[in-house]
Amino acid sequence: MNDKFFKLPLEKQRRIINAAYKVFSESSYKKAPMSEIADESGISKALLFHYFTNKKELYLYLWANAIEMTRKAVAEYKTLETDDFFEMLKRSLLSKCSLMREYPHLYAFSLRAYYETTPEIQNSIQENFNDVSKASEMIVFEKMDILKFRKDIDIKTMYAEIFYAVDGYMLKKYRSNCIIPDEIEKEIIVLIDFWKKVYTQEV
Amino acid sequence: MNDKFFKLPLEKQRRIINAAYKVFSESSYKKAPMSEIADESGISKALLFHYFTNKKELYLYLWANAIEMTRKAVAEYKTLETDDFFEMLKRSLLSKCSLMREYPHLYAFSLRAYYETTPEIQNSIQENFNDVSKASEMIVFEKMDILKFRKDIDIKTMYAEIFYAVDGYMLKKYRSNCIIPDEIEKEIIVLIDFWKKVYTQEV
DNA sequence: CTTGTATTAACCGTTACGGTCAATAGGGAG
DNA sequence: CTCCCTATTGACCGTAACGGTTAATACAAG
Repeated sequence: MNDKFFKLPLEKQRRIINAAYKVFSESSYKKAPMSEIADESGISKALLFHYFTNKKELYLYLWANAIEMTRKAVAEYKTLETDDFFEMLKRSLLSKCSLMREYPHLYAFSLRAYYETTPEIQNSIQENFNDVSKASEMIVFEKMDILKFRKDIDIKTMYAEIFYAVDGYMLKKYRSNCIIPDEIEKEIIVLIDFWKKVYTQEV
Repeated sequence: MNDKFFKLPLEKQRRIINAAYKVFSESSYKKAPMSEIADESGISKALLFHYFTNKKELYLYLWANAIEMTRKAVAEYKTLETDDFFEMLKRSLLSKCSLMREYPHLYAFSLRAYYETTPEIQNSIQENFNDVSKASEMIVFEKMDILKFRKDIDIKTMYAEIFYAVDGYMLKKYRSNCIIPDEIEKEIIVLIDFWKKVYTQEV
């Protein structure tokens, strides 16, 4: 990895990274061509290889970058500094929307990278991510105030269901190729308000 | 398309079709290789081309087949012969699980095919499917008994949310490569019962 | 053995790939 | 303008993969 990449204008760095996120989110590692990334970011393939020694390095950089950016965004939105589950959820998803403004395909990339099967890539990825997501799930379950929920529902099922829905929603957005953060933000808020109404105990 | 394909033992037909569903569900049309389909089904590439004139023909056959099989399964389960929305949902999803026993990757293929962007393929696909799914959604909304729902929720949002969750759930199953119909059936039923409890009006 | 069919290994021309390198473009200093 | 340095690229390399074909084989039935 060439340090000169970081001396590029941020705008250009972003263009390259986004192109890479896009291409790697649409195909598996093996079938995602470097040339397409170069084209998409408007630079030559040779220059891309000038910044990143090889495909694997670029991919792993993207992964590390995605993890770090996500962590940062979640922290900035003070996601875990509340005991209201739906507030947590809202902060978490809004933080991801804000990230989406700068890196539209980061979410789709992360979703796919975790299940990447190419051996040389797989090893470098799954362990740490699994740890992180399990850990944060535990924190969520510890922090949140259970009393606010309807008593007759299973919270684990609710939790799983909500995350299935979020993934399903995002999948649809990506597949139909319409990533408009403002729109997504609105629709996500509608969903969260819906969930809150449905799952919260009426008093 | 060679008629001899249909004279093959059903078991062998199924093996070939399933291999094709699998490969086409994992990559875009353009990046899904015929050789992989041949390997996966245990026949030679030459034989595969003996049955199907070319890649496009195979793909379009798979699409037509998926539509037809799904339609049949949904009808067999009498999906629309009730006015209880959750019963409809259950029958619809159980019919898809039963289909999954014979064609594990048909669901994933359908999910992807609809968003296929290759021009020569795209045209032949989207129109009719969109019509069908819109039409069946309309039937569902006309048939179902609205009085059973909680009055304070928006039914369109609920409907969308449920389908996001189903897709998100299936996505996860496919990505983690664990398509076990029995297990999926159980988990789907848990989800549906959960939804029924949550969204139904208490009397 | 003969005949017809199911099946394939080997092949073809083309394209796409990851990665390299020598050459160029461009801008600032003198 | 010249010199120099860096950013950038077109052209290239060897290899592998692709869709599709064909001539040859395996095999079963008579």
